Amino acid sequence: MAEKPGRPATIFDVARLAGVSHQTVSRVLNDLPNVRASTKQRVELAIKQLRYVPSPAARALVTRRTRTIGAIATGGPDYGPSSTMLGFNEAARAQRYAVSMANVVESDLASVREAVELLLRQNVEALVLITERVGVLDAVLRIETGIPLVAVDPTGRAEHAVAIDQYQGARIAVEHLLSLGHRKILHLAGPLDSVDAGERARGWRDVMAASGLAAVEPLVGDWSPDSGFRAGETLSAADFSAVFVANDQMALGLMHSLRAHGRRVPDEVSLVGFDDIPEAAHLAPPLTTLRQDFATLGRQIMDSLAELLSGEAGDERAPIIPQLVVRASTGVPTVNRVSV
Amino acid sequence: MAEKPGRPATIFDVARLAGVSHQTVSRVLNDLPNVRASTKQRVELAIKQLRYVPSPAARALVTRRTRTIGAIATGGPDYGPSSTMLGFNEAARAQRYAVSMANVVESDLASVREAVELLLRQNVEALVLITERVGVLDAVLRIETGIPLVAVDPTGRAEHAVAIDQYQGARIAVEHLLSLGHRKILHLAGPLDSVDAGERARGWRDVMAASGLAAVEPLVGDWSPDSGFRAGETLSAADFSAVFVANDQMALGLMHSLRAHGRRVPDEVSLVGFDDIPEAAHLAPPLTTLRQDFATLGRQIMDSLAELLSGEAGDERAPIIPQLVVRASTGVPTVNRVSV
DNA sequence: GCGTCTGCTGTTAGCGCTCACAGCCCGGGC
DNA sequence: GCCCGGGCTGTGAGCGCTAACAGCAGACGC
Repeated sequence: MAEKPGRPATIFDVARLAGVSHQTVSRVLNDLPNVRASTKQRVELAIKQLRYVPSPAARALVTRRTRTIGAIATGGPDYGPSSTMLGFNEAARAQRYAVSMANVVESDLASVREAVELLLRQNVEALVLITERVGVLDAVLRIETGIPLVAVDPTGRAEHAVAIDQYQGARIAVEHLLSLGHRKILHLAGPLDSVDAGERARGWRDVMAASGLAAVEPLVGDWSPDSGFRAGETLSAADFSAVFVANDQMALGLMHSLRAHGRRVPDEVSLVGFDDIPEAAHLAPPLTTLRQDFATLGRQIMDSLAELLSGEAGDERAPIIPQLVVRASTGVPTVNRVSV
Repeated sequence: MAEKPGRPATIFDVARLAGVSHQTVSRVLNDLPNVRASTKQRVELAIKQLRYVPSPAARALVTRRTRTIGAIATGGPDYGPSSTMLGFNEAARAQRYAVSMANVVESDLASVREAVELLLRQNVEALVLITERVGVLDAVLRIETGIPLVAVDPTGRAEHAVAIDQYQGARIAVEHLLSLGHRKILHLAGPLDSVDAGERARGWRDVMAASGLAAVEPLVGDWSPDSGFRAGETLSAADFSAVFVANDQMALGLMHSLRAHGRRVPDEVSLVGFDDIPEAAHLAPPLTTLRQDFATLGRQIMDSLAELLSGEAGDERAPIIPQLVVRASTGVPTVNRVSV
């Protein structure tokens, strides 16, 4: 209760109350050796009594370390990036790092650059970049920040990257369709400037080519259900038995369009999505898709960062492989069934 | 190019290069008056040449202002909270405030308290709380932080709150069903510890009571599509013609269950959701729901905070009213149609 | 006995800024 | 001539901490 109402206690106030020098208090604060147990106790008591909180500013000023990480994310509140950010944030907090967030919705390059600068002005010790946009990724990689950067990047552009193996996920999706007997497999891709979309399209193309199948130019959406619906509208009478859709939301929109045109899923058209959003299991029909472990991805970001900041070895982290979740939107193609 | 590779430039380096005192540099940095235009120019040139960035730590040490806001969010990557956080983050950045994020997934009280303390240790100037959990809200409100707190809170618990009017939204939803002729209207509520869920249930109950209709005990879910599905399974043969579902995801799960039991929407059962998630327009059938303007909510948080921090008057902010979006999941009840 | 080492504690000097205040110069009033 | 005031600039102190080093015991070896 010996509280001065004036202003927050400093290390000197604690020292006086505990009857030691401020340096001894500092030693207790930083858990340094060479402090007698009884002294330590007295100091800790004084700290509690005065409700002393060390000043991060003073500390940062002398140590030149802010223990803060700047996290940049682009785009809206989508399931994937949000989950990744959450996972990272929790991991960072567990290691007592503060996270300064800069979420750029309109991810034009100027805004992104500005966000980076704002973070640098805060003297963050490292940067995390969660974006799927090629342009943003390349732009941030080009900036000379002088601090470590870890990016979510399945393409290997970034020096320090973590990733979910989008390419492999796409292969698994298409191979699933192939194994059911599908041969005419379309692809509804994500936006052209998305690294994830690019990798998924590449996976689809490669599997098709390896199977000697023609891969017609993929349709392109923007991840939104609306764009999936619109893509479906252009498809009307096209000849295909399955579509590998680059994400669940577009698959939902496409489903909607197919339904509107009387093409039944999976009886006439099989659909595979990507992400396994919480909604996927309850669509009509429940969607076969690839689950991505975003939480682990987020944690990996922090792990990778911790290695960089401590200057440790840092073994390469293998990309996370998405997991196929088979539900009711995929089945044996009609032609096969008819030919029995 | 006159760059010392050693360590970052300080205000004294700039002063020397510009041929002025460090104080004049400080004046330029802070845009204070009484600096000759030509002097200012020289200083600015020196700043650019040395790539000088002022130290936030040194600044914070003497001004006692960190220009940082701590933002606490609880729960997973749901559409609503994520959007709100995004809106807030952009607004804060626009006012040159840094945002230190603490996202607590497992929102037990101990973790939340810990998150608050971590932020306080960073000397944030204010706190933002984005949670729907009664327990978390109450717990944080009780903590003596000594700094302003703005919470998302439609119940009026928090002294400084912004909100979407959940109660009013629920009334609009139920009134929509009433106007179509429904009388037996169930409610599938969100979790019991959710302020939003409570307000929505209250709105439903009040409208039912005002219309002299019996409001049977609502079903309770946890916002997830899965819980909506499970709720549907318990409903099998119950007597009702419409359900007001407390969010879109549960509505989706419920839809799934109804479909599985051959009860058609909207022919036999009308459904109204809440949120207007991007998926809502493409469900089978497209979902009637209430749209919430989360982006504006996020901006309001920052506006409210700015007032508090500047000590301005700060007029009360009226809660945002959700907007009814009528789609195909609601229609005239069967009995009425049959009775023609 | 002395020197030395080890465990603990204190003293001093900054870290890079802003604040308060002390100048300086020049124009204008008397 | 003088003084006064306002625009501009510089000087010194200090924010609250850590790093480096200095000191001061007591234990121990010889």
